[in-house]
Amino acid sequence: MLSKKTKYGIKALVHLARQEERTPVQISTISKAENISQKFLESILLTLKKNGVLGSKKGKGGGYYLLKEPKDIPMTTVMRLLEGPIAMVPCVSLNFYEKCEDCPDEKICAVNKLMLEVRDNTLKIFRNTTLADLSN
Amino acid sequence: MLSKKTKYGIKALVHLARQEERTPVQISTISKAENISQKFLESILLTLKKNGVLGSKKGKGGGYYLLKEPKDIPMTTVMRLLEGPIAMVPCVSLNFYEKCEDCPDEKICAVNKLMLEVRDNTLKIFRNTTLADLSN
DNA sequence: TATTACTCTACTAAATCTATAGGGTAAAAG
DNA sequence: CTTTTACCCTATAGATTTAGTAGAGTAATA
Repeated sequence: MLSKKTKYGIKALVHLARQEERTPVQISTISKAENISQKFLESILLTLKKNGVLGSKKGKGGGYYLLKEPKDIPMTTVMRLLEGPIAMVPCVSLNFYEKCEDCPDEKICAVNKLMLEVRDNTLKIFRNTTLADLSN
Repeated sequence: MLSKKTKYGIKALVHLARQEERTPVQISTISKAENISQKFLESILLTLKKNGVLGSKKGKGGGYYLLKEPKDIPMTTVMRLLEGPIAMVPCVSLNFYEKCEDCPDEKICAVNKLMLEVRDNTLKIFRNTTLADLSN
């Protein structure tokens, strides 16, 4: 299941990408437009900012804005920041690899085999889909 | 994340598929071989039985066995029974569809668009992968 | 200098996961 | 008829995650 955090994050990013100009947009504006709890959205935008996806401006006329062009923001970045690993099992994760305790040998493991294929395909989609693709 | 329930279920099914003969295998045997808590495994095999994947035999020489050939058991069946929806979001689920409360129009929704593509790809893999494929 | 908006910490209510523990019942084989 | 094993049910519980809420603090801009 996709968490609401990620869902809201994507919606907010798309909202920003759909802006004509790259002027800052207030949290409250996005929150109302996308039906997201303002405080929750605040924490989401903050992690996106800390990780170089968004910039922010304080004071009057402040808000959040994209730091890169939508076409240069792949969904892998967004998913990893908000949702965490893309793989369904840690033993097939690229960025969050962990060995299974219960599994004697990954090369023989059926679950590993299956989930590796799923990860490869999902990763391909996230890599090839940018914020620009979702904003049309 | 894949739940342990599903993970254990797949491992147990593969264990059964790898048997030379289709004679019943005891829960305790599978539990030991695959490092799975016996009671937990019991409940997993029970749901697989209730849904037509496994058969069981009581008493001495009893246990669980596959009701179909491994090549006739696609992973879609197993995933849906144990893990639930294959889609990451209910609004793109085939078997567990639900409308999002916060979303005014699915056709415009970026999350919907992205997750629909992911679901299509994942589904294709699960449909084309059978228990036989995992048992080699 | 007042307003607006971002920053940060802490807390919480509810749900889900992953079991564990233990009871009893039913069927099949020897 | 006795043993074995599956079936079925309830209750408990620690850990983690989710989806927020509350409130105080800080910084920039008009």
